[in-house]
Amino acid sequence: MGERRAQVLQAAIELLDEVGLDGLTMRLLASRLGVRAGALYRHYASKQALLDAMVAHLATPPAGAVPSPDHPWDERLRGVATGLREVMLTHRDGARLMSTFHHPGGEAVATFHGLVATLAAAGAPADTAVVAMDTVLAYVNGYTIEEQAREAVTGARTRERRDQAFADGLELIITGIRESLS
Amino acid sequence: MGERRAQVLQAAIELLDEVGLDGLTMRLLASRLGVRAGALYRHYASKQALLDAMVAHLATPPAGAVPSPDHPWDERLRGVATGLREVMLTHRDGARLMSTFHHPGGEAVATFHGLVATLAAAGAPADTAVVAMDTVLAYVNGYTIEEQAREAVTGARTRERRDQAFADGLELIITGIRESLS
DNA sequence: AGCGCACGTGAACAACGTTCACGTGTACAT
DNA sequence: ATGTACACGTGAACGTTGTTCACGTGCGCT
Repeated sequence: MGERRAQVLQAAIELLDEVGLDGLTMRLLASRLGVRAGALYRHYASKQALLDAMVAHLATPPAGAVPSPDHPWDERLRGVATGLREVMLTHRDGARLMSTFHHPGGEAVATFHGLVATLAAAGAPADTAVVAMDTVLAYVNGYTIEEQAREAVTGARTRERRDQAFADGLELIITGIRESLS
Repeated sequence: MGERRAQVLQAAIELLDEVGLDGLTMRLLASRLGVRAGALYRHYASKQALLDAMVAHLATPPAGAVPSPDHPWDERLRGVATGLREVMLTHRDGARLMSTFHHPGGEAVATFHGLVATLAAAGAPADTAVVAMDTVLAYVNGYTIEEQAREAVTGARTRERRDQAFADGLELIITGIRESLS
């Protein structure tokens, strides 16, 4: 049933990478599908709903990427953080798209709780673990949003340098967390 | 000369607090000033230019608030971080407004370099100081954007709890920085 | 009196999201 | 074969947005 629906979603994501979030208009998306704008509303009740679906689709696939099992907590934290940034960077305006909505999907909530549990097992009080996770996530979001906002204006720093700067800041936070476990 | 210009800016800021960033339309702003929409373009070349001016005006006034002189670096960092968050929170959609543009004004650059210098004086290698500042700023931006995004949907946590969570995360980062100074 | 300038009007334009009455075609049950 | 249901699409419209432009108006200066 929802086959056309999936095609619309995929076309929307491709179009996002081509024209950016501001250029993503219902009429343009429709013409890409060989269709008039009104037809899209058979599949998504509003543009907002379409964007939500895009967020959900882009945010879910980190299935096997994150080292989940018994790796040490800091390694897992690094995996989650870089993975999240990766997801945002692989699509144009990805950070803006994600941050605008953010009623977190079930998958994300699960990994969040998993991380908190791992931190607690490593000897953190429950509330410290939550603070640590929130801090890391805020850092990743803030860093990536700014990164992509600059990217649109000027291609200042190379990707390698940005990766390094991101990793350095993340390490700073991890050090702080480690110190708080004593 | 730019007297009317200043009135337009102030009216825009007031209107932002009333109707939010999405509700801030040129026609509504004009009617608030007893004028038609076209007249606004005598003072600002575009809505984008108006928004830029709002960002500049809201971001500059942290004049005497930050403890600049010879306080220890961690205290100054706390001052800058909480001050920045404060600026964003005192206006509706403040974080979204700031993060969308962010070609940093001269004032902000100055305090940034001042902080980096203080960190360096406290025994940090130059690049470590820059990383520390970037990390803190990314954290503040990320935290506040998410905070205000949630606020629009549901008034979950009280202001006190959010202040506490923000301070806890900040302290985590400061601990990490302190540890890197050895 | 006359020039200039700051300011505002009003009507229009293109583009946007969205709606709605109306057509298709295909598939399935009778 | 006929009829009915449904998924899908049309085309025209509506209201709202940012923006432009030819044209007024009034105040201050010389």
